[in-house]
Amino acid sequence: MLQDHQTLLQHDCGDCAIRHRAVCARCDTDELLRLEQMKYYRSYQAGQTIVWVGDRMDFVASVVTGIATLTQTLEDGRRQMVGLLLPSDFVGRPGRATAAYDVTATTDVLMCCFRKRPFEDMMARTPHIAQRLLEMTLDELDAAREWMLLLGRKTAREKIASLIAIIARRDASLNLRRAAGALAVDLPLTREEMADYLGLTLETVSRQISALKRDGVIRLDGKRSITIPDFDRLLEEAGDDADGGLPV
Amino acid sequence: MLQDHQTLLQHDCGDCAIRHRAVCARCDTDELLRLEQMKYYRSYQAGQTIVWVGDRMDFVASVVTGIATLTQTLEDGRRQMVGLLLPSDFVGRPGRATAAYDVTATTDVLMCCFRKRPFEDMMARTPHIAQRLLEMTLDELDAAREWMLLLGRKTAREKIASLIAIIARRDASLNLRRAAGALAVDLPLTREEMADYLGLTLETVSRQISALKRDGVIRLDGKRSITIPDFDRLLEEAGDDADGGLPV
DNA sequence: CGCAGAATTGATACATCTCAAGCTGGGTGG
DNA sequence: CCACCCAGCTTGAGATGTATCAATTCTGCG
Repeated sequence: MLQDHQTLLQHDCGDCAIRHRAVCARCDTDELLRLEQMKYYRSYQAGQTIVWVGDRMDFVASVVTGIATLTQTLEDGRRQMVGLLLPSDFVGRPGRATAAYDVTATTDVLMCCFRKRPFEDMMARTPHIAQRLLEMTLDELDAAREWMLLLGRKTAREKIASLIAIIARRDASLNLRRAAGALAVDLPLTREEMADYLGLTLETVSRQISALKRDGVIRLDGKRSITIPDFDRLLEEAGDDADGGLPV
Repeated sequence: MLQDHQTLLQHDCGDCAIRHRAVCARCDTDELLRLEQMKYYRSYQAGQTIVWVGDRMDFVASVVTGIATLTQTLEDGRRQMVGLLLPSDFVGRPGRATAAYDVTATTDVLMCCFRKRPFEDMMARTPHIAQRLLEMTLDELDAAREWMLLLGRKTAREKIASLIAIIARRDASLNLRRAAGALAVDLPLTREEMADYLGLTLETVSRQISALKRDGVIRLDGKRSITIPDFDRLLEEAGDDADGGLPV
C-alpha cells in the first residue's frame, strides 16, 4: 500500500490511468506540467472518513483508485448516500470553504490532490479545466436525477436491479470483461451501504438480492461477487428499459 | 400576456429582472450586448409542454418568469419530478443534442432563448458565461442531493414540510414579504405535482397537508395559499434543522 | 346554476420497516 | 490446527406507513 503510494508519487501525469477522464482531461502538455507541480497524493484506508460535513476544505482532488461515497445524515441518524465517487471523479467544490457532505472511503482510496487556492487560480486562467469540470458536473447532475427517479418511484426489487445494472455497466466501461453473454461483477459495497444508496434497510436489500437470485436474474459466488446470465433480463427488472428493453 | 411578451421583446438586458442571477450574471456590458443581439423570447401557457424527452434541442434558455418542471417517466407511467425551474434558472445542456427530460410549464412561462450553436460558440469565447453556468450547475447538484435525502429517507409528513419550507425560503429570497413571524406562501403546484416532486401519491400529499393544518403547523387560505405561523416549527417538522433547529 | 377539475376523506391492501433470532466465513489466539 | 469470535449477512414474524380504490366535497368558471 505504502509502496504503491510511493510509486505513484513519482508517477507523471502522462502515465496516469485517469488522465483522459479526470478534471485534467482537456489540458495540454503545458497545463499538465503546471498541474503536475501542484499535485500531491493522499491515500485512505477502507472505512476511513476522508472529510466530515462542515470541515474546512483546503483542497480539491480526483479519485485515482478506489471507491468513495458522499453521504448526508439526518439528526436521528438516517443516512442517504448522495454520490458514489469512482476513479476520475472530482471531490470538492471550487469557491466553497466547507464540505457539504461526508466523504468516506469504501475501499482503499488514492486521491490526487490540489490545494484549493492555487487550483482555483489556475482554473480562472485555464478554460480547459473549467470546461471539463462543467462537463463532469453536468454528468453528475444527470446521474443524480436518474437516482432521484430510482429513490422516488422504484420498488425495492427494481432498486436492487438498477444498482447492479449501474455497477455492471460502469465495470464494463472500464474492465471490459464480458464472458459471452454472462458477465461477472463485484459489488464494492456492503449490504448496508447499498441500503444507504437505495433508500432501503439492509434487511430489505438482503431479501431482494435473495429473491433475484431465486428467480435466476443473478447468481452469487460468495457474498460480493455476482454473475448476470442475461443482462437484458436485469434491465427489465430495473424498470427502465433504456437499452433494448421489451417494446411492449 | 401577449402584451407582456411584446413589452419584453423590447426590453434590454440591463433592465431584466433576472439579470443578476441568470447565466448572464457575470457578463460585462460588452458581452451583454452580444447576448442581447442573439436572444429571443418564447412564452408558454400553464400546462403546456415545453420540451419532450428525446426532442432535438436547438436552443438553450433562461426562465424569465413563471415556473417549469423537469420530469422523468417510467414506461408504466410512474413519474418523478427531477427539477423545478424558477426565474433565472437555465434550461438545456450545452453540448447535448437531445432533451433528457420532459420540461413542462406549470404556470405561464416566459423564456429568454438562445440558439444553441451561437450560444456554445459564445460560451467558448466568454469565460464569464461558462463560469456562471458552472456555479449554477453546482448549485443545482447540491439541490438535487438535498432532494435525494428527502426522497430516500424522509417520511411523508417530513417531505411535505420540507417542500413548504423550500418554497417559503425561495419566496423569501425574492419577495421578502415577511409579516412579523408569520409568513404567507403560494403553492405554485397542484397536489399531483407535489406528489410527483416528493415521490408520493396525491392522496398522501393531501392527507399530510391536512394533518399539518390540524396540528397548527400551517394554515390554509383556499387550496393554494398557506400561512406559516412559526417557521422554526416547520423546519423541525421537515427533519433537517439546517437553520436553528433544536440543538437536542 | 351546474359542471369539471382539484382536493379531501375513508376503507383496505400491501410493501417495506422493525425487531429478533440464527447463519456464515474468514481471521485470531490458544 | 482447532475453537472461537465477530462483522456481515440471511431469514422470520409482526407492525406500520403509504398506496390503492372508491366516494364525496370543494371551488372556480363558463
